[in-house]
Amino acid sequence: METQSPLTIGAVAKRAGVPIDTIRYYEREGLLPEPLRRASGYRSYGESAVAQLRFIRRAKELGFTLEEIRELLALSRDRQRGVTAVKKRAQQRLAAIEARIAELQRVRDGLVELVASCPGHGAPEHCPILRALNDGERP
Amino acid sequence: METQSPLTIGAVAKRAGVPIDTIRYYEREGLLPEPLRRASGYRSYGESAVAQLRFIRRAKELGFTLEEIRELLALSRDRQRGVTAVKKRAQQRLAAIEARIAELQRVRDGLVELVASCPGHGAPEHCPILRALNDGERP
DNA sequence: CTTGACTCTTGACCTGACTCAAGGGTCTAG
DNA sequence: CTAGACCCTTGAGTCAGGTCAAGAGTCAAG
Repeated sequence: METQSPLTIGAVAKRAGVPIDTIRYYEREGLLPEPLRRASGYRSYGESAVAQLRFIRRAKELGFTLEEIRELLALSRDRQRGVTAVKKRAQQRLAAIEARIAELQRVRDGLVELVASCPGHGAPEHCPILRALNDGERP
Repeated sequence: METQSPLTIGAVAKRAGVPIDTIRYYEREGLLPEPLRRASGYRSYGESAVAQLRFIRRAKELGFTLEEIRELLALSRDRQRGVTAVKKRAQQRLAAIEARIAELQRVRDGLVELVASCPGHGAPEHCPILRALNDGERP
């Protein structure tokens, strides 16, 4: 473990793969702690800020909202109930994703059927896609 | 087929299961034709408006955006290329949905693995969920 | 010292699909 | 005729998650 030299916001942004404005936005939104400041007012970060931003990025990829991520970060600092609660949140997220997948599969099946039943030519009135959307009513 | 008595916007809203404000919004956005007006300025609709709103509702359930629905409605009025183009759009929508499902399944698999590997207790540093999110970095 | 890259704050703007408020006119049952 | 439900327009606000611009100050290389 070496001493970590302080980083500017630009350096953090580059390392974490996140735009500068987004970092300041996360700070405003309470997802990142307020960093130290140089005499000039420049933000001064350590490596942990980069780690935290990567945490946020990964959690976003897993479909967590910023609100949920804020909570995960808080939980990860709670030595008592942290792990239990984090696991529970992950399970909830998993259930939500599985529900979303099931919903999309229903939609997909509906579309597959429609596409299969449409010859792709002829009058609009005979197009099963348009008929299904209109459900027996002609505009 | 009986004569259709004119409907107020409220009656149309009730029949189509859509809020009044949304109907006016769709009109502004070009998804619904401008209706006739009574002398008082009240909008006066026929049954076709209800049908068109149901069309929009179904298409939205299939994941089409309002922009895409606007196009579908235009295509459904085109007797030449209408059906072919509509089928093509439906196929594109299908492909997009399948891509989204695949993406969500990747995410799901990632979460399943994390949840399975977490004992649900112990120190945050040993929680595989937090560790995976942090990816080897401690905040 | 200068130049150009970087950073600061405040506050406005963006997307998509609505949703609501204010201030007014209209319609209909009793 | 009146009360209450309905309708009109315009314009603003909502949500999430940023993104950008203006105007000013700072830092590092040459």
